[in-house]
Amino acid sequence: MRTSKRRIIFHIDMNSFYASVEMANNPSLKGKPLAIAGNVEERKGIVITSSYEARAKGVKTTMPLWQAKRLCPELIVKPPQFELYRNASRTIFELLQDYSPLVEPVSIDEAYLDITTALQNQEPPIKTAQRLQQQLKQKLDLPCSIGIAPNKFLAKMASDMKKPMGITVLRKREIQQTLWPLDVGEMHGVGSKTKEKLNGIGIAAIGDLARFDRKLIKQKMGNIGEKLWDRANGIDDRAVDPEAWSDFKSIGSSTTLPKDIDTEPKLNEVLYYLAESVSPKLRRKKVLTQNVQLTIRYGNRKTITRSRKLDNPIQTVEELYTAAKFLLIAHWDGKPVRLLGITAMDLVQKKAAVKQLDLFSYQDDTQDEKLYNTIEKLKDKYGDTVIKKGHHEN
DNA sequence: TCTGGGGTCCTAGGACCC
DNA sequence: TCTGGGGTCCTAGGACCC
Repeated sequence: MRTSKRRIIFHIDMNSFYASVEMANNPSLKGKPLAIAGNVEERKGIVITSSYEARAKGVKTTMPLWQAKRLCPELIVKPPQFELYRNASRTIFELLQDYSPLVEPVSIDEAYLDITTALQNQEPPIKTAQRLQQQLKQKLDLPCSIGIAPNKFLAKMASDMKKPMGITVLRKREIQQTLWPLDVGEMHGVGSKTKEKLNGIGIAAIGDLARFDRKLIKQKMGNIGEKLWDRANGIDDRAVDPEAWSDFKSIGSSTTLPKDIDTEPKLNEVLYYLAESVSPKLRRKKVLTQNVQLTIRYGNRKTITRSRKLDNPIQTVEELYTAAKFLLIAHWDGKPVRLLGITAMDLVQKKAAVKQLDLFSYQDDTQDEKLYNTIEKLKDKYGDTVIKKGHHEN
């Protein structure tokens, strides 16, 4: 759905969400430097989120914990409690529904809200935003920033401008003043690689991009360049889509191992554990997968993905494990592994899947045969030993 | 002393078909 | 004699976001 009608879009961004939820849950943490981080002993000790008090000392997301503690020795560190955050998130989105049915959650702590029609000129948008912000603070004890703009991109940029507990209105006629002076790397959608590229053609600020020749930027940067040019000029007609959240594309699970592993039986154990994690997620969402992807990150951090389309949709632990194991046998080069992951892609609704299963069940043999042929080829390539290791548990 | 885990979207090349 | 072009599917990788 596209619209040329003038719209009023909110972007709601919860401030340091995980840390704030912890504080709401345990008020004695308030006002203290707090970091949510994984286990150092298991090499997962990096900062996931930190409170503003910690940020003031230079603590940043993805920073190794030892580094964070060096910057902020009094840092309080808590392991993540994702159930807690998910519950808070659910409550927030429910509350947003009261303001407009057009709520599009974009992550656990962020949402777009189209309040164009919901507002009906009853009150100025900024008043609505203030009510919303106050309600989230009072009911859940959680701070947020809100951006108000005529489209998603500008609303997103606006919510970033005042933190925590800010409300920012960004009108299109104001972008030269407020948006264009910002570094182009601040743009949503511009990461380090794109920033480098843009800098390389003389674009440093968002305004430089906005004033660049549109044809030329397409020539130099491809489609992404054109899209960014539009955004920089305040053009973005993407609709707020409440359904976007429900049609997810993939479900996965991965883990960085406490130590690098270089034996196949141990890797298989990890795969089984991952399959046990992915399978219930599929079941809960009532979907099956027709394409399983294995992720291997080696000790040197080189990461590869290998996937295979399946003839029949699958869901159980054993099925996922088997599919992942074959991918491992086929593609693991024997070097130490740092991380393993299984991702279920090409998801199909269970109802549709059952129909397909009936239709194609005769292909069961074909699939087994294909796997058998793969193994034979691998034997030719690597000899017997690699293959035998893969069957240790049979 | 480094760098998690959950995702989305886009691109590009090769296979295959007409 | 030796050469086409379009479309779709599949796989792998990269960039980005929270």
